Amino acid sequence: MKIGELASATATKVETVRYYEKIGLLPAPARTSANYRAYGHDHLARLSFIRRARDLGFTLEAVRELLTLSDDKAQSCDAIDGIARVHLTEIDRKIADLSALRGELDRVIGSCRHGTVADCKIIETLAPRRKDTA
Amino acid sequence: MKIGELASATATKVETVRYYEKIGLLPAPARTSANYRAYGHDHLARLSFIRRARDLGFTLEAVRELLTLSDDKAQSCDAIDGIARVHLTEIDRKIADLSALRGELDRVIGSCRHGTVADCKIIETLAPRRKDTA
DNA sequence: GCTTGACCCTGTAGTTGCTACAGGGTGTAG
DNA sequence: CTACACCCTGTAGCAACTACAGGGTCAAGC
Repeated sequence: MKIGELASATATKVETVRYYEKIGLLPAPARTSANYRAYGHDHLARLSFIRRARDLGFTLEAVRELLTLSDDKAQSCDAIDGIARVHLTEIDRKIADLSALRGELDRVIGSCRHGTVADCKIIETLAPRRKDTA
Repeated sequence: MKIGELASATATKVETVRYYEKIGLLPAPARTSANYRAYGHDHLARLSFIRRARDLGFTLEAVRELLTLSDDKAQSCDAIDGIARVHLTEIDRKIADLSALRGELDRVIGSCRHGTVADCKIIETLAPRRKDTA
């Protein structure tokens, strides 16, 4: 299959497929006589894997590691489990951070009295300590 | 004050301060005879504002807009409120996305039976449809 | 048989928000 | 006077793509 077909089969942009090849995540495929990339099942499977992992928020480095690990079928699954768990912890931290931030922003917005900018509580909250300019 | 003092007063790195100047977020200050940047109260206030807004997750573009709006003291506060509300909506969306992703990842991890990679449910989940290679 | 348009190629530069040098100059304390 | 901390400019790097520019290829339709 050509790059465009592979791309649309995996909801990826053509440029991204080439990018994955450039960084060594997707092996370079054979070429047609017209120098077009010709992909097979393996490429489709591997790119599907990459995209799914990316959708789950794994970094490209993590994906690379998962791919390496998944190639050694006899090895224990624990390393893979470990990567996934570390990632889960990171997601939990991000959610916590965003929730805290949301609360604070909500408080800031709640203070808006819809007057002029001079009285704007949002601006005041963002720029504390304006008195020392006087 | 010198750039290092301004930076430590706002928990910013020196390079970041220069970066803000380069992109026009922080006005270029006067220089000493040794060509050192010399900052005053206004710079400190403005940089504090920028950092606080950044901490709340506003993009630099949003910060730029907030700064412009906050300069016109007679204007209505509603535009500022609007930017903050749009940002809040974005944060809510991110939290929802991350939570969905967390659930899915948790499910994937829960399927791990700690066997070999060949039987790994995590890898299987990530790479669906392996049967068509047979 | 020739044009049109969709696709493919390479290579480079842009995005966001910094951060990290390299390769210099300045100021001050001992 | 010699360290050393600080300052300067300019450029390149990070993640993970995305978007060109400037070409080549191929199938369909007239």
